[in-house]
Amino acid sequence: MHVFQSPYGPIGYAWDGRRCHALWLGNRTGARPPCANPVATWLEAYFDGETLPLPPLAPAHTPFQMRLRAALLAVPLGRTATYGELARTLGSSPRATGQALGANRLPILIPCHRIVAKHGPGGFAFGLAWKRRLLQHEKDILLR
DNA sequence: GGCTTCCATGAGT
DNA sequence: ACTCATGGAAGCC
Repeated sequence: MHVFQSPYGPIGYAWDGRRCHALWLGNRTGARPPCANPVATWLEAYFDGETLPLPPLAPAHTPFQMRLRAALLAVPLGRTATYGELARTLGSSPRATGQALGANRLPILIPCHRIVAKHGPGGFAFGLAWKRRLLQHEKDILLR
């Protein structure tokens, strides 16, 4: 487990030397100091407003999660989609999609924060404050 | 228009 | 069986 100090607070992640298995927002015990690895490199670029190819990630657990990942990665930086839209492209239902998003172990890397409810912000596993900051950050990037 | 209910829905546990 | 990070319709003011 490692920690990356983002402008919005610490971000922890599990990097085993080959792949990233999980990433979480906020503090968590047992984390080691930062070290150089593809995840840290990617995060640093992201918060600088740059986009790099994704680091190697642990595979999704279910076929649906794999399709969900692909659909999420198709949403461009700074843009949002609704649960309903995403559900339609997946042939699923909005509610099931929301639950699957909450099970995403790799937030930011897999941009689940770009999915919002039709009339509101929707939810976010690590708190809406993070979601708002991430979306604002991406909006700022587009303006530069 | 802005509420408030109700319920179909599908993935995960 | 039960839980949802929803959406939509229907009813009401």
